[in-house]
Amino acid sequence: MAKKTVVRQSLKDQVKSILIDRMIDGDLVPGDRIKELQVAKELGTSQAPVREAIRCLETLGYVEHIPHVGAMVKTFNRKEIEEAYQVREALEVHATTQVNDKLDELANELDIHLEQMLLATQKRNIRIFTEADNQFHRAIVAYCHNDTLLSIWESLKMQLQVIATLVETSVPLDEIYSLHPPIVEAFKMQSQDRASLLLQGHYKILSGYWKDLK
Amino acid sequence: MAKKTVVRQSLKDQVKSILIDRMIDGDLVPGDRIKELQVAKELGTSQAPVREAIRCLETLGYVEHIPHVGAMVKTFNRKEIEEAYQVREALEVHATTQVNDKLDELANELDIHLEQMLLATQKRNIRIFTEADNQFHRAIVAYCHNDTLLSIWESLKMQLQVIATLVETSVPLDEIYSLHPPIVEAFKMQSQDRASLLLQGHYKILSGYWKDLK
DNA sequence: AATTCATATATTATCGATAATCGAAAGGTA
DNA sequence: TACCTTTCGATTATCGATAATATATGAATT
Repeated sequence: MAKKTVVRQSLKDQVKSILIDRMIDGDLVPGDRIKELQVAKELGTSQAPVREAIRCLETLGYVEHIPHVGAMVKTFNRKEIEEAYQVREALEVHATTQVNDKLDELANELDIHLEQMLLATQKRNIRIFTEADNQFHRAIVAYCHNDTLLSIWESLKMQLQVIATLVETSVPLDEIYSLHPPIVEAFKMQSQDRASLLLQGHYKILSGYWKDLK
Repeated sequence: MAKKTVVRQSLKDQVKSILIDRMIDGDLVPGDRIKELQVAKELGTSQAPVREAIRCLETLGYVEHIPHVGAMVKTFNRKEIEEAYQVREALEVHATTQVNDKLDELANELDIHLEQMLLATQKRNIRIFTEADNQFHRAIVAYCHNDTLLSIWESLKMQLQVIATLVETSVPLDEIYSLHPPIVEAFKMQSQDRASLLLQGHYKILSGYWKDLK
């Protein structure tokens, strides 16, 4: 029996979802302006809920807002992306060193994501690859059971943008893929230190990719 | 000639500042409700700016908000505080390993904060001590020049709460102080690895304090 | 006594309208 | 032409009022 609940979602939340969907679908791309009254008119609401939704997207880092001027879909520059990856590295390395119990349970989950990544590599499907890659790294973070850490990690998900970046830079998927299996192996050997080092190497190589092309 | 600019701050921002001040001053303590219309009346504005300010404080983690019910000043439980410190550790350790140039410039700045901490220790002034301690750690993060990292670190500032926690647990200031000078020494010796290890030790000891009392 | 239901009250959520502000375009002056 | 000022249109920021919702209160029912 499917658990169905009545739709009781604030207008703000609905507007937010709709705007996010538009970004995912590419109807809203970085640089596009989001005008409060225009969106309100389109969706049949007043300005207030739209305003709140935009403010929310702003704190999520999806849009940029200038007082008295307006909001636009955020464009990440190289520096910001590099910085975000640095933070991801810091968080993931820390998580790796903290995970103590259930190392093989983690390894098993990672194996699943690994498989997805491999499949995506063969199919040259960047979207699926990115998704699997995200889940791989998220699993590591999740397994140290620190909700604060996890939510901060998730706040860095610039997946939307990252997809574009990967495409743009044409980083070879198989090379990225190959960075991951050793990490899983390290976990299987109960060697967090090794896993941690491999993770750092992973990010070092990654950052090498876009250093090259500019 | 003092550079004076006209006060051109949105009502939202003013309300936000006022509410934060109230928290710092202890007029608003964890658990207190914040009612939109009440605050609006007190400050002579309408509901809208207050609402936005509260939403902002919510994303900053200062208040908790339940739909259709209201907002209250957030109460951090032990778990959340421990988690936040874990993240701080991760970020600071990473920053430490990244700082490369101007290691002695950093060390000099740290020395200044060290002095403040020592003074506060002698005067038994927890407030000043906490402030200096924060600046010490902030400096380390700031010196790796990663704005994203820094802003995330700052988002973890639970100073308000931490002061209360320190008082509550009666952690001896001089013991906490003593954890810091070796870190500065390590930086002076150009040894980030050592500094990094000392930092980790610092946090290990800190977490030991509240593990003891519960 | 416990449970359900209806009502009342307090508060947020949303609305429509107005004020404040910004940026671009138009006009004037050297 | 270059620069400064003014005007105007577009958009956000704020307002006051109303609708929607959740919790508390108390009566009715078993």
